[in-house]
Amino acid sequence: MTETMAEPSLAAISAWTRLIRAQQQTMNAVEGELKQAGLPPLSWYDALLELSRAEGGRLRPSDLQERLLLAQSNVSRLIDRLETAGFAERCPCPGDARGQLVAITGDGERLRRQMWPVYRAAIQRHVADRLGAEERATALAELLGMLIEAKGGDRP
Amino acid sequence: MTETMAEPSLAAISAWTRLIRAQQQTMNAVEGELKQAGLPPLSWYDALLELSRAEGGRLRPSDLQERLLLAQSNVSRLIDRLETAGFAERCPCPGDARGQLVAITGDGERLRRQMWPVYRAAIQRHVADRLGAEERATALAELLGMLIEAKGGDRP
DNA sequence: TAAGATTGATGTTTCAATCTTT
DNA sequence: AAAGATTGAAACATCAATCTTA
Repeated sequence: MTETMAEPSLAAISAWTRLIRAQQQTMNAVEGELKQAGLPPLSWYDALLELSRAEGGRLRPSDLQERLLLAQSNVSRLIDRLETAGFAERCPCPGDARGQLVAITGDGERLRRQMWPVYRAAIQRHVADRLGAEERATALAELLGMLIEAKGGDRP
Repeated sequence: MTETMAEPSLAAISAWTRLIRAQQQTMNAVEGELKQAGLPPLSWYDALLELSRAEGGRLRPSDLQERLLLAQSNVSRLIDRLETAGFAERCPCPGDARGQLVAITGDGERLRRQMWPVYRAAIQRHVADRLGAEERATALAELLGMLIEAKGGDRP
């Protein structure tokens, strides 16, 4: 008995290639606007937001890792950079001496708030405006949701 | 007169975050399957495909750059790697001695053909299967198209 | 001077190995 | 041994400077 494997339709292939390209282009555009405003990259914002939302403004690296979908070593080095820049700091973790706690600093929170308007405007320009009617954004979000392994929320 | 800038709706923000996440997850999954099959990364496939489709199997680096949406230096180094691995080669460009021509080799074409079934199966598994009905793939491709600055086709 | 392309320096990501505590 | 986290080395990306020919 031969195993047969369905082939992706042209529509599926088109969805795939456009997913890659749309992400590439919008990401480049948004990162470009941040840079042009003299602000750090989106990955910093993402990390700062997760810390900011967390209880007490602190998370363990492994929790940050889950939320950001980054490799462990990657998170470790992102924290390094944030810490060097003064936007986060590591503290010992009470109750589990293996672990660390990463806390957002006052400067970190200020930076996050400063980045958001620029980020928001970029989303408006490169996503919302292009899609036009809001129903299309809703439909797109719905379809993209089907590609995602259930995880976390939707806040930018 | 104050300039007002529309804010992105929740739907638009959700579309944005899911675009990033869906790309990240499907890309990781697809790259993972290639690696697991002992094959090189998708960027190699992309370049080999463009060369393969081109007249005479050859393109100038700047044309490759346009099609792949990569930075110039990035393309230059991708060609380096392909050339080192024997899948492409540089030759002088007749008629414009500043330029180069990059040609896919026999091994390069064989590699491309070997990668496609693995790549195709990954698209099926991580995109087509998840979307289910083909109309959804069509709808997704349509919406993503609105985010893309008109460029090139849809072949993977 | 501008176009086509490469290179050096620097920063980031990735992989495997390591270190510490449970 | 396994969990939490970091580190060294190598691959890759990015930015500005460079080189060559048009």
